[in-house]
Amino acid sequence: MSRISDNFFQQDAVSLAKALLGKILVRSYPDGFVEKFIITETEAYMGTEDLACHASKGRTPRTETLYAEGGVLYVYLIYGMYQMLNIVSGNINHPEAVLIRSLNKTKGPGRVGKILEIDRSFNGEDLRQSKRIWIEDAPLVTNYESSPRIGIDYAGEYWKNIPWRFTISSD
DNA sequence: CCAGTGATCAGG
DNA sequence: CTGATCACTGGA
Repeated sequence: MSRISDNFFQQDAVSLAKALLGKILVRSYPDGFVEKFIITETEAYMGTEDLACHASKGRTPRTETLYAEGGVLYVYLIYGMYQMLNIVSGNINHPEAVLIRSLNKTKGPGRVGKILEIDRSFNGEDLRQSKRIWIEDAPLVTNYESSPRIGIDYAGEYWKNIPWRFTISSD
């Protein structure tokens, strides 16, 4: 399978969050070591109206990358320890992204950032060009489950309950 | 259950 | 400058 470098990432965050399930996340290191993972859990964060999306609190230096064209990474530190790995989706000036919550070898967004050795320098990294991280194609996964997103109690009942978390079904 | 740990942002 | 907040995790 080969790197995805077309307009795959320009679809909206909810569609992309589903489409990324089962895709291969590749991490390549300077010493030549290459490791591949299967994306197993994602969440969509969709624009300024979505009270769970960082862009709902305004366009700031931190959220600037959310406004980029789909295909670049949005990386930020949370709770002083964990690097969250997101893939920006949609068109330019439309702030939306997909959070990578779990891989086949690791579960939880904080651990994903750790196992991939993600740091702030990955913010804005282009998955279609990068030599250190990219996505490879794989067959579309159709057996997935939807559920509410995690850790967003502040977002209000509507946005808290909307089922924008997607996980590959175990069967 | 809850502490850890530090960037970020609004407010003074 | 200060203080609150936070898309989490690991260990009682």
